[in-house]
Amino acid sequence: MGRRSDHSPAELKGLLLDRATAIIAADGVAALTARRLATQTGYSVGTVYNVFAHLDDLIVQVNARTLAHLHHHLTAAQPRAPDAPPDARLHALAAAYVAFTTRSRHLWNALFDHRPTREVALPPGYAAQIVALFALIEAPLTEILGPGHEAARARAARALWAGLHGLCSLSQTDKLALISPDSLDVLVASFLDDYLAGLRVRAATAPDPPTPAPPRRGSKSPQF
Amino acid sequence: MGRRSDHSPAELKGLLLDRATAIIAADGVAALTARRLATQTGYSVGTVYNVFAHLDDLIVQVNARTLAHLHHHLTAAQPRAPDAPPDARLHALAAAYVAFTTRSRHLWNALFDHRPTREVALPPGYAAQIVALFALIEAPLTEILGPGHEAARARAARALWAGLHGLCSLSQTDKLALISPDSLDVLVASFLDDYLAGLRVRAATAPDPPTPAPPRRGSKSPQF
DNA sequence: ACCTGAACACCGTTCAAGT
DNA sequence: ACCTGAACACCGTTCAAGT
Repeated sequence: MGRRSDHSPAELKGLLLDRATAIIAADGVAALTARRLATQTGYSVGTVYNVFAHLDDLIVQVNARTLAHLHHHLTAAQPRAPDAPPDARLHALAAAYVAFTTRSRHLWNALFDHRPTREVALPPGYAAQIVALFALIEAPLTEILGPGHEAARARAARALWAGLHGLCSLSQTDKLALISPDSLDVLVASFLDDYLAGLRVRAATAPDPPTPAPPRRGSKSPQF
Repeated sequence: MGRRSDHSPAELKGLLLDRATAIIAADGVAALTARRLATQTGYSVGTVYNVFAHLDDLIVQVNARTLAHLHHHLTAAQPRAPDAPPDARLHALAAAYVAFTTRSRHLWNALFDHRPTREVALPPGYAAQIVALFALIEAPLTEILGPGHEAARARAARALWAGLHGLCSLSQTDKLALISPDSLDVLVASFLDDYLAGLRVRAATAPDPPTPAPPRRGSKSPQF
């Protein structure tokens, strides 16, 4: 029956993304169906495919939003004192991450459940959002390891990220044989303490080249 | 047309499990379909449901086999010298685990992809198999931490397991932004070294009750 | 230009009917 | 006793047809 309502293209896309997010948050990514989404938004199946190439495309865009929420959540949980010790900041980040995985369980799972079968074009900024999450961890790590040590810092950030992910993900499906459910926080905190202690020992005993040769050409930061 | 072939019930179940394993190994768990499995085994859809309650039941039983294979693979990779240092044994375990996740990628993913929606009865021994995998990690940890320290050892085993899982799982979907694909081994080895160094430091500085009071009643081991 | 909904090729699961 | 396959209620995706 032609134009069903007065949604602009941008509004329609936002409406569909909002509704899709709500469905995933409520019932998990498996419950997100083109027909269900259409019904709940008052449009038809075809319209979903006018806006998104396929369901994977839709899910990836929901995930991009989730990453933004996660980043915001983690940033907000940082200690307000800018000179808080790095260990405290990392503990705050880890605790906030654990809280996010339990509070937004299904949305968080959607980030990792979906294996890219066909080539799903990641929305612009998706990779940058992941880098931004790593940056939250790397800042305190720089204080712990000192300047330089790029390689060690990069490895540590990945190990911490992966350890957190593994602990949260395995505990969700009881694969850690945890005694009490709330001991996840304890486990995460202890993992963090143990790992950081090891980092300090290893940084002291096997130092990387502490300050690499200063960049020769140009004066711009080579970060990007 | 009645009995289609001369398979005993046990043979039929084995045949279906073998075929299902092959399908998952080749194309991932999403490719495992009741109709496809029926076609490839020469039976009808209904027969699949005579043997398994539902697809989740089938998948869980494939997973139980995968756990057994994983355990065998890890055991075989242990250094032959029984007095090999614990760090070397843990490194061998970790390297074997990484190799398993890449060589049996799809089967390994099936272990974690499936969230238990309804209550899927785990096959007998499933939990025991997970405990057996933990035991492989805990033995060397006991040497590192010394006797006692049950709580610390349990936490360390879970942290190591989760860290390994997280590193392998995130690297599969490029979520670690790894530079070169084979640097996963390097990352895992360095994670292990850092974490173990921290464990030693923390065990020395904040000792648990080193030897808990010996069990009072009975003489049986209280392990189970 | 935008939206619809029938159509196609699939699913998981059930169960009356066959041998 | 074992096996079949039609049937039901769903899927993702496409696209001619409508307004």
